[in-house]
Amino acid sequence: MTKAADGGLRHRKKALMRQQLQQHALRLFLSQGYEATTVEMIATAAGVSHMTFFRYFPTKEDVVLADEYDPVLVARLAARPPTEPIWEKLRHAVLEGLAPLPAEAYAVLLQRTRLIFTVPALRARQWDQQHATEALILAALGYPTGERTAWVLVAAGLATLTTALSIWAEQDDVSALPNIINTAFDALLKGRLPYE
Amino acid sequence: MTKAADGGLRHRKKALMRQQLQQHALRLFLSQGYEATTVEMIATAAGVSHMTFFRYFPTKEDVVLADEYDPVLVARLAARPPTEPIWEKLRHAVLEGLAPLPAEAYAVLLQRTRLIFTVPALRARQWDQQHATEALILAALGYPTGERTAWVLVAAGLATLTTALSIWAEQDDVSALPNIINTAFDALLKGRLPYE
DNA sequence: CTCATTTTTGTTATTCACTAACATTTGTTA
DNA sequence: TAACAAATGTTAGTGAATAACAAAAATGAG
Repeated sequence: MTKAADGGLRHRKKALMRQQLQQHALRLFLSQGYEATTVEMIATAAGVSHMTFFRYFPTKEDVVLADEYDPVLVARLAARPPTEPIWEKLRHAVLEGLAPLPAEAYAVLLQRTRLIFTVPALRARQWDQQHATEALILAALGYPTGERTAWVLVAAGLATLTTALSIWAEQDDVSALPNIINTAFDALLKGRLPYE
Repeated sequence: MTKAADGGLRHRKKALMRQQLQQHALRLFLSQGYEATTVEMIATAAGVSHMTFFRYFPTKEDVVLADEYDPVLVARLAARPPTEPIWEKLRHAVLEGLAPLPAEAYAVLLQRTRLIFTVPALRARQWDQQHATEALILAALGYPTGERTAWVLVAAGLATLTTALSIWAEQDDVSALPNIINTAFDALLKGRLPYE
């Protein structure tokens, strides 16, 4: 039987290669621009052929967009008190997921976020990914897919979150993200501009 | 002086060609699928070369996504009573823009909407376009770009609208759109799931 | 350790979206 | 009808993505 546990050499090499590709890609994108960097260049920088690149990432975009935050968010959401309103669940789940990150991670995340919001191809794919998470979140909250009211609320909540990210990307305080998120959700809850 | 008014033969031919390209594209996409249809095929069907296609539409996606609804929406938004809350302005501006459309237009719009939500490349670009309209809407409402509270509210409102479109695309009543939009905005205004 | 098996990688060729340069046709104006 | 401007065709090229097959590396068994 062929069953190399997680510690197998193969597994380690794969994880390493994936990381290498991502790091070289990000470095090249930031220094020369996204379009000016070909997949060939990234692969060569990582010491492999372009085919290997595409075996790790289905598209050039995915090398930037691949992230591991969704499962964390889902777990946190499910752990929130059931009576809490959706938007509060979302707000706090995100903040809780962000809190344990080391300061350095924020800097990288900000760089990545700026890149994504700057490059049209990345931006478009990012929106699409985000809407794909809607289904995940609805499931995590225990709503059947198709529950329209909950769907609308989750979509609005996610839009708020993205707007917060967008605002974060446009200013220079790396540590401002939690505050921005809170302000954004406060605005959503008031929701009555111009009056009141 | 070269000044062929709107009625010039050139203008008419250009408008016609644009329409031809869009119609053939939509027809081919619906019958054979989006990816299975090449730009070459569309161009040939319209009796031109692929270069001409790209002179009318910058990308293959744009031949589906190009629409003329944004200016209408902006005009309606600006005409709403200033004291009305943002989400109500948005809801009614959209409904007013939709009302004068002939029944046939709805059928076409539904087809197009389904295509967009089905094809990943179109979906992604659509989200991106939508977020681009945020700026337009903010301007139409008289908020300076960067007004964060209004930004959040507009983003949430647009997300609601898109969710309504998504729901519309997944059912079979062509005439249900206004009702779905109303229900979606009602949900947004309640915004307090699970309790209250 | 060695050999057969499985997984991963490289090579090569191909498709398709999209761009650039230049020649050609077609509408417009005098 | 001649001169000009705008739209189109032709051709060649780049780069992302896929497919098919050959080569190399890791794994497990004996």
